[in-house]
Amino acid sequence: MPEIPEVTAFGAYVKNHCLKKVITLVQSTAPQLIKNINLAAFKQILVGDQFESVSRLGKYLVIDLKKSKKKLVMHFGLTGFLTYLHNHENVRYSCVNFIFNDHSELHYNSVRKFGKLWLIDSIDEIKELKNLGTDPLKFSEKQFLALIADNKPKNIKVFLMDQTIIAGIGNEYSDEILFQAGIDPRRTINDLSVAQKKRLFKMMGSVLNYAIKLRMHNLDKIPSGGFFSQVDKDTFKTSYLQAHRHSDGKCPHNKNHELARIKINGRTSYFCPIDQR
DNA sequence: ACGGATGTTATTAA
DNA sequence: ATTAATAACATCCG
Repeated sequence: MPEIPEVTAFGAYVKNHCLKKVITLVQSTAPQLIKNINLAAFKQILVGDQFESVSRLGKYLVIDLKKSKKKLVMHFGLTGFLTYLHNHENVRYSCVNFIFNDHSELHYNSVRKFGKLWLIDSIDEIKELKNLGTDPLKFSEKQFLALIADNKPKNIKVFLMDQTIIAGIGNEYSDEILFQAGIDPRRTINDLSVAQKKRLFKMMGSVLNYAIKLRMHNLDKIPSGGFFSQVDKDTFKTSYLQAHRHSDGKCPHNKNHELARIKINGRTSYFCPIDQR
């Protein structure tokens, strides 16, 4: 699920714990996740180097390295997350482990191993990064309306999740944004009124900012066996769809409204057929 | 036991 | 030219 709020939190987590420490060892039990370089070269560049700064591009985390001036890029796929430890322990689902000179460690973990890592000189080396759309938190309403003004029958949920248009929104947050905006996920962009588009823009910002606040507040509660979803029930307001995205889920606005579950673009989508039109 | 799962891409179809 | 549908990637969970 790592979308903008989660990747933002992962970035802050790395910043809090890992900057300026010298990497002494890199281990990997799943080197196939490292995409543009072999494991030996990956290790050779990283060992002796330091994480200098951290930023986020869409769902990608970018870590600038001090000595080599290269960038360590991480994408978390479906199930990726990070764990920082002060001493060595076995970490379930660990794929790549960065060990620092104070014996602390940063693990990149993934259950289903759909994530990717790169070590590059420039983001232009990764096609998906180069083609990334605008960050939804940096949009002005005017820019958003211009993008969505397109007179195409493109599905609205597919639009929100299209990384080349808007960078960083995935299945869960697109459902949440559409729910908060009261828009049926089966609608197409040419079919929405200007008022609906404006509401969508507003909710996109407020949903993401609210989720970022929650994630940042729970940085060190990243569960060792999974990731954020395990704490979602307790952290998200019940007026959010997030806590109700399961079979038998009820609309947070009205318990008599059963949530519908359909596939859009191959992805499971939950919505309230009564409140979302 | 088998279907489904939070992401992305390539391929094929419409 | 565009959009939609499907499979593939690897693995765990209910």
